[in-house]
Amino acid sequence: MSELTSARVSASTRTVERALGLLADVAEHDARTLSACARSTGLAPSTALRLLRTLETSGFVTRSAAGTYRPGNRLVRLGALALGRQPLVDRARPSLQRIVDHTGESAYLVIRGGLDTAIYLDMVEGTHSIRHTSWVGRAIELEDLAVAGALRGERTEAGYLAQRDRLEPDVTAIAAPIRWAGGVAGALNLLGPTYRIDDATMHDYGRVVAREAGVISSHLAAEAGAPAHLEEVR
Amino acid sequence: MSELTSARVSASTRTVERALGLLADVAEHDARTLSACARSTGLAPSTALRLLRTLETSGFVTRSAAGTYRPGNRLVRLGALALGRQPLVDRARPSLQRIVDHTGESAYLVIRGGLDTAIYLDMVEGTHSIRHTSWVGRAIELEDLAVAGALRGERTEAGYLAQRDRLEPDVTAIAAPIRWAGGVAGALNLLGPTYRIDDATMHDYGRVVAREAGVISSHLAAEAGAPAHLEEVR
DNA sequence: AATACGGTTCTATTGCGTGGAAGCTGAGTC
DNA sequence: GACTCAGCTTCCACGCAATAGAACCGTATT
Repeated sequence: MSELTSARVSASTRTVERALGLLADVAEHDARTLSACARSTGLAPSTALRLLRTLETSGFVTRSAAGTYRPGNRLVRLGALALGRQPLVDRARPSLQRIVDHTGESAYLVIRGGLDTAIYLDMVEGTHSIRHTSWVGRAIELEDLAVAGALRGERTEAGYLAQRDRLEPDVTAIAAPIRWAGGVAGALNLLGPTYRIDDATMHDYGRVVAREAGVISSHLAAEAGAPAHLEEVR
Repeated sequence: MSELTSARVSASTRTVERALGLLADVAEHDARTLSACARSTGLAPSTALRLLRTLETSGFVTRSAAGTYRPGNRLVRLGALALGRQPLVDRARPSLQRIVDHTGESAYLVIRGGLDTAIYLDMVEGTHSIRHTSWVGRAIELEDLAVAGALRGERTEAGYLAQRDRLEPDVTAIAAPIRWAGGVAGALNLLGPTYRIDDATMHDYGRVVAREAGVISSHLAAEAGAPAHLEEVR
């Protein structure tokens, strides 16, 4: 029965899955070449070409004169639409900005992705010349990162979670959960070079991050309706 | 032979096109129901269901407990990625903010979409209680709108284009082109209710919009590299 | 010149996408 | 409760169209 179900479970069209895989591949690696797409998705070049052409005529990818593929206007548009439907982005922007104003480090808005992933949804870039570069759109495995704890709603009594050199060496992360109706809507996450953040400043920054996460939380609480991406909870 | 060529011309997989159509449909109308998707895309319900399931297992759409479809995490993620690759978004944000600070009206960043469409990429929302509501992600036909002229690089000697009650009644639009290397990278667009914008304020706002477009233009000129979505021009 | 590699076109094969039919559920109506 | 209707779902036989390999071309690389 196991194989029967596993065969049955598919309920999914191979062609479309492959095309979506290609779309993701192009979106993740800018200026991708056909053969690179074919290799990384495990498709025959001719198949990849045909599917990419389909994506191209549909406007989801563009092909430059050099022959490389990049995200197309249609994807950008749908992305803007989907992001516009994420109410957290608007709510969090001022807080991200205030964190940057206070700390000079890059500040991110993070939400849950699948089961064990987090998505970096938005950022305000830090002002130091050495700073964390953009991770917007990146998805990471949660594992036991600071931001993972925050997304699970954990907090120290200080209101934030911090971790040094965990995800990447020399990067210190400070995270705090954005709460909503008993659940967690997302998290704020500050990322900066470890050498610039000693224990005292870490605590200082942590309090700022925690405070801003609290600000957003109370905004959410004051509003009717649920953040779209939490709807399924009800 | 006519049917032979028309069959040949496709060079495009029907299945994928249909799936992408469904994806766009879901992204455009939030909380879409299966039958609505099937109807608006002209698919048999069973076909639409199977394709939507594929999109669902791939994470491009989510299905709520109520059975309605909405943009999934994967789409949000790819959207954030694609938008992050649009250098204009970062560059334009401060200008949009300054326009809103000065005018109180909603300000948009617009880029060319396909041949005759424009995409509302980003916005900063106005502060008046009656204001233009979000169009982020929306695509419009260019026709002879103010923003269309701006995207073609047209300018009056005052540096901006304005139009009353054209796209929608009671909406006044003020637009100015963001120039780059002899081409047009995009446009800034202010939208507000006509009753609040008489000729004098229109001119005042127009100067602000034109100035900010100029600021972005000179930033672009000062940088190496091209905005990604203009690459094909070279 | 020789080689290798990426891109493209073409085509026979058959895998699989398709849509109609038929159950199923739940909501609305009398 | 009985009836109806609409939306959702499953199933399946049919036949279209997606597939991958072979062959060809243009372009770097040595």
